[in-house]
Amino acid sequence: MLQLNYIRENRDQVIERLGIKNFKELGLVDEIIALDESRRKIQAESDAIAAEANALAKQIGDLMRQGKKDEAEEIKAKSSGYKEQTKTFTEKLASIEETLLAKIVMVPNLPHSSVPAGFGADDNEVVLENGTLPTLAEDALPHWEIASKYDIIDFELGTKITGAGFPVYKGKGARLQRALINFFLDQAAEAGYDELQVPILVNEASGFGTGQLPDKEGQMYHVGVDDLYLIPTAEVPVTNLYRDVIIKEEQFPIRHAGYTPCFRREAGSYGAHVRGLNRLHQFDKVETVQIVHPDKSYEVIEEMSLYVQGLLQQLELPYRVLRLCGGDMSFTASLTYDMEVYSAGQKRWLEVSSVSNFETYQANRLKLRFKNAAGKMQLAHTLNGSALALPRIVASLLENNQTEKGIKIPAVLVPYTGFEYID
RNA sequence: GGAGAGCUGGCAGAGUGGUCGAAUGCGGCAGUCUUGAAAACUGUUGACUGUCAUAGGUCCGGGGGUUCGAAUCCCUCGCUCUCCGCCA
Repeated sequence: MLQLNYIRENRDQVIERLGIKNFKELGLVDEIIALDESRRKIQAESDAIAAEANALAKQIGDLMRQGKKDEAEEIKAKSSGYKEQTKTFTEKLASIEETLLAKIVMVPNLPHSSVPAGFGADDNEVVLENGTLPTLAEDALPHWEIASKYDIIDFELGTKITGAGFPVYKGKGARLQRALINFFLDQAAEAGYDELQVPILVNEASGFGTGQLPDKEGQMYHVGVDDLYLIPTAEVPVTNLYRDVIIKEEQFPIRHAGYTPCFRREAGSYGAHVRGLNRLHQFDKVETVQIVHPDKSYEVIEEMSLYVQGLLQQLELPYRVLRLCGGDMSFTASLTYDMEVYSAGQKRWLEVSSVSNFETYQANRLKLRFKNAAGKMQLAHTLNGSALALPRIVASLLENNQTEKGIKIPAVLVPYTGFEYID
């Protein structure tokens, strides 16, 4: 969430920036400022009462110790009224703070100055394209047909045991999954990311910390009996490791990578664009997370983008990098690069990675801070990027690498798969 | 799942109604000594809120209660540990 004092001191700029994100409820900004003002006013009154009550209680204590019981009783009578007053103020404050929090969490992060205006996918800016688009034979197939031709992914079987969007990987298909996970983790380690293995169920506080709650409640699977959520991305458990943490400035940059399955309800998705591996309820992903000094986060997002591009180059996949427009960005990000690979069977670009800078938006919820050079507490910046999500990588590998001998595995993966062709 | 014990500052750990935001030790920071370092010694060292700055307020796992006054008493929830049971 945004910082209150920033909103207070930069009202006009906040409204202008939110406009880039096509945020409709701009009235919230003034509501928040007004609530904050009344909160502070009531807090001041409440504090004054508390100060008086404290002073009297102290006097009573002193008198009791001196054995002046009568005088103490006299003051006691005077101070009994404070209780009610304090209670009233406490309730009033709690209610204002609750409203204020409810409203401020509805305000998305402000987009960075480089973010183009726009409403959706068509308005995203193509930053660069790399690799040549493959030209396939006339009888080239989309990946879901390849998957059943070689019997490597079974969508029907997944539907039988769980439901749509939960595929079963078989034989070389399963092996390819494991190869990709290991390749991505090894690459991350080589690039200096500390590997973590984290829980894939998280509590409500963690969902709030990274911004999934309350905003995207309906997108997560919820385990009711224990009130836990299945993670939609490793970003949630990994970033929340640093919830309520004060780090030392010399710990920067903190770099983590982790593999987890990810679970998304994807309520409302349908149609050809979600066929096969294009959109799943459960998928595998290696995620990278960085916690950095605020001065460095925009350098780091470029570095993370280059890292992801390096993976795609090694996999020999044609890709492009998009700078998301205001309307297409997530709630919590201030700048996002999406990496898309070209999948020749479907003749479509598929998003395989999203690299974002959240500036202090998550850190403020997480209370993730550091003591700066001047000795003052300051919020850190958080970033993350998929490196990479498997299903669409698999889709494009299958589609782009169709040959007469079968599906050709990129050279970097062969040591991991143990085979050169899916046939 | 059953029984018991506990949750205090970065860490360890005292504190069972007022003088407690909290002893002491360790750690951190600054200094003295030293060519430098270590050791020793001295000083210093929580967060949030609030103010132009002071002042003030809040925080001893979370929430509620008793009291003029709660780290301390009561209720409740959560978590941790020990023992038993179960178990990959």
